[in-house]
Amino acid sequence: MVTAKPLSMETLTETLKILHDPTRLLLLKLLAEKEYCVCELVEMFDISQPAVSQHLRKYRQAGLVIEEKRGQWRYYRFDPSCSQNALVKNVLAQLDTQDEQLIQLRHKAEAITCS
Amino acid sequence: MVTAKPLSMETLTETLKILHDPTRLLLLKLLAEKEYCVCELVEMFDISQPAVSQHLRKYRQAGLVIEEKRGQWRYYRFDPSCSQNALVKNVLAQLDTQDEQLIQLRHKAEAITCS
DNA sequence: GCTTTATATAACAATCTGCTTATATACTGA
DNA sequence: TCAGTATATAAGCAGATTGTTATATAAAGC
Repeated sequence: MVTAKPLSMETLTETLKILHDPTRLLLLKLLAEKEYCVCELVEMFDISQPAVSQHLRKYRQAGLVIEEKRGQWRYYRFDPSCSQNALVKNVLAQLDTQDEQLIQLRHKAEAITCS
Repeated sequence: MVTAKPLSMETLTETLKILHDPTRLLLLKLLAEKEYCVCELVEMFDISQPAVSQHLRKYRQAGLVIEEKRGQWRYYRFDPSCSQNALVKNVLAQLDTQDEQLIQLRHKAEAITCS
């Protein structure tokens, strides 16, 4: 994989800080695959709605995700045009795509429709 | 860069947790370039000797560095055979090799000889 | 306008992190 | 064997992190 423009120490460490949380890393792996509505994520993860919202806020503030409001729902997805794209892609690529937790989460997602 | 065997969620998040600290990231970038003696690192960084020692311990426990005792000194270097090698290399590659802080640290190192 | 649903923010508690100082350990050379 | 140097570990503290519950905001539909 080709490395993009180097990141500043600050951007790099800030991004790593955001990625190091297990819940948040799973979240981003999913958001890099397809977009999800907040209410879907809340149902998929075993944490409260505010907790999900706060994780998403961190990603938003770091410029890693795109938020799109549609009706009363908000959809999030990874933003491949962010400056940290190469880093994030590399990090996510280290994870086993067939990781048990990931499979379970994707499976849970299938059973959910934001009403 | 070819991606190696995938890492477990735990190994990946533990490794990211270790890398996210600015001091520690600089430290590893240096240790990936060449080996350093602890006393050199203590002189180079503006933190106490125990602080350096504790950072190195984290890397040791994560299996990221090799420690070699020679006389009364201990030398550390990055271990390219560690399971996280691909991840670490990718992360370090995001950093500007000509980063001001890095240049200064390398420069400081030249002026030091562990007596 | 009121109620319901979706989401964000605020306030707070528990835990974790990274530093410091103090102390222990270990090697070296007189 | 003792003093000096190099390094590790322990204890403690301040600030950061991540969850919780409570509350605010905003859109949708009656």
